[in-house]
Amino acid sequence: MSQRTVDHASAAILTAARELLADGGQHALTVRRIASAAGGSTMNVYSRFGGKEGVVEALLIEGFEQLGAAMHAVPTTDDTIADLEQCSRAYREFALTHRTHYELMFGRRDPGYTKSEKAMDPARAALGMLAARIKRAMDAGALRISDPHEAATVFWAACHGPVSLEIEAVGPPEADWAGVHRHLLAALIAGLRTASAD
Amino acid sequence: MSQRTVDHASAAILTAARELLADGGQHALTVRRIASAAGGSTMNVYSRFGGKEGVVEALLIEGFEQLGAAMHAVPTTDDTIADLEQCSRAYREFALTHRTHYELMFGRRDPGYTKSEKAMDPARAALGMLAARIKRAMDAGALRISDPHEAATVFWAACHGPVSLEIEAVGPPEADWAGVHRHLLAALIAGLRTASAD
DNA sequence: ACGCTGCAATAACATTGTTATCAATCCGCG
DNA sequence: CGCGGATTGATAACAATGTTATTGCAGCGT
Repeated sequence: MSQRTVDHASAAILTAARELLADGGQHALTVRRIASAAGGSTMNVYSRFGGKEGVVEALLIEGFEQLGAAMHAVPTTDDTIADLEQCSRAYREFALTHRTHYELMFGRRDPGYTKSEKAMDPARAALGMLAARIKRAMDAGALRISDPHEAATVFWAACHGPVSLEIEAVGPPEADWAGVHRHLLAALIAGLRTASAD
Repeated sequence: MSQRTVDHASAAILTAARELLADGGQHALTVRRIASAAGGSTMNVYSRFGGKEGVVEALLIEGFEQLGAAMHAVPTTDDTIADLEQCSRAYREFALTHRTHYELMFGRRDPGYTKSEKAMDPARAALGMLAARIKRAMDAGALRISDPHEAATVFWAACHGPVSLEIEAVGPPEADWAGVHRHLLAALIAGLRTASAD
């Protein structure tokens, strides 16, 4: 039973942390609250995750996996450009649906905590999937040929820019962020069609 | 002397906070450290700035003013498009030169701290200046006519996207972020030239 | 059955933001 | 010129945080 109990306790901690983050934002993620919500004690968090950062990293991995899955769920059709637009919409929708999670993934976590390589793996996978879709569009003649991986990074940055400003509430609140997102993506795709990338 | 002392003490606190932020990042900004570096005691921070958030807000205002000034310093020439590209380069340069400051401005500050309106004024001013430059390009026929203010927001988001990913170290570190920045801006401008914004 | 091992819960510690207490200093007025 | 009140700044106290140490308890082997 010990093994199942370990798994169960870890899962409880993780779901507690997930809910805490979703409900109260990043600053509600305290070790004591996580442990108490999970029904255990603070030591559980340290023995199983090595501290708060371990839990955060697990949530990070979850987040990037979900983000990748959301874009992966977009059906692949003959209209490769429309597929990309759908991906950008899925990106924005994920970010707005999981605002606090997105903040955790892309905002600064205070200490000198450098994201581990393992946490970046799902992010890389999502980027690779975007690159594949972009390559498809290039092969189909819908986009000008260039490095798909770099184009995917540009695509990601184009999605992240408006979403980040919207979530961090930097710009004027009355801004039409959906419109900004749409316009930037439209301009990017138009640019990728015609302009040289270099 | 009291008035001059007040000003001097406030300035000392601010410069101490500025250096602490620049050197040690956001988590080095503690009230005790600020006060001690400023030569006073913690109460100074509270009597003069109302707490840590007051200092942070002052730094925020400074940051947005500097960012606006950096883009404002770009000379206005006949090549309106090149001017915009220079602005985007100034944006990126400011962000990379003042990484921790940029994080503070655009990352999440943990508590429920909502940026005050006053802190957003310089940001709005910088946005307005961008809009004016974009309108100039539209009037000169270099860009397709659309709402300059919204186009400026899109421009800002296009600058923020790559810079934010680079600073937060989300993507692969080996990515050519300068290239990504350049490509996104080039594509955006190409899109603004030809594509309809809607 | 007894002792050992390992895990978990409680308590302790350092550091943070914040507030309260207290002393000193400075200004106004007699 | 001297003294009282108010303001200001420094020290100390408080709550909350991440982390570590200590303690107790359960289970298992011999």
